[in-house]
Amino acid sequence: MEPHEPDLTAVPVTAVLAALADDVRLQIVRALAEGGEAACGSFDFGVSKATRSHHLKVLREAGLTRTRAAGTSRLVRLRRDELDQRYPGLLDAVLTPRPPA
Amino acid sequence: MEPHEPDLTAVPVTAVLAALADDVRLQIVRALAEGGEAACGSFDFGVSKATRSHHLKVLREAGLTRTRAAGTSRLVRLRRDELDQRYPGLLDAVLTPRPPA
DNA sequence: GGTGTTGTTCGAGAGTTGTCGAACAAGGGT
DNA sequence: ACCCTTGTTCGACAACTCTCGAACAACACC
Repeated sequence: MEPHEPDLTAVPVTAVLAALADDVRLQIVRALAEGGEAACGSFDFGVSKATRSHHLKVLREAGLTRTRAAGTSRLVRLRRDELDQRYPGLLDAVLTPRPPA
Repeated sequence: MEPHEPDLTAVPVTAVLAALADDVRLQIVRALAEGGEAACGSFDFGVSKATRSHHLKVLREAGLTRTRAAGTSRLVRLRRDELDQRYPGLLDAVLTPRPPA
């Protein structure tokens, strides 16, 4: 079961947007944008590990993250450079905290 | 049944992203970004008028568009300025045509 | 008033998605 | 070898979404 990390040119923009259009996944992406590489287990946002694994898979298959094994853990990181190159401004616009008013 | 066009501060970013994460809706938004105000009926992207009406409702309720009546038609326009202010770079990133490679 | 155009709303159906617990797989430690 | 930790995968279930045709509403025009 290889990671299946697609080339960004092969991912439709709607798939990228759909991947970001979920609260849990957006929190994961925010954490990755701030903290760099992180283990899957470090994202405890009130969902089970099965659900977390599901969300990380969605992010990976939408081209947003890369995953590599490290012992019993898996380290996930954001494909920031590639994304900024293909969708300049998107991550910034989405990750910047919004003033509530 | 008033239009229900929310204040942008009341719409979670995930709702905006979800609204954009559909092919038909993205085509509508692209058309609006290029052509300015347009009647609902001008968006013929191979879906029935019921489906079109549904998508326009999703866009409106996500804060992406405003609608006003004009005779028997309804004119739709993109809330470009507001969106650019709250999510700078988002629309540009999403609407710019992507090189396939 | 009647007719036609333009949209919306109402089910309904098929498909997708988010969530979970349980079972499984792969490593590390003792 | 054994166990514990870390993740993935497998159903399953509820909720949502996209789609449609049909019925309805609003307006213009003859």
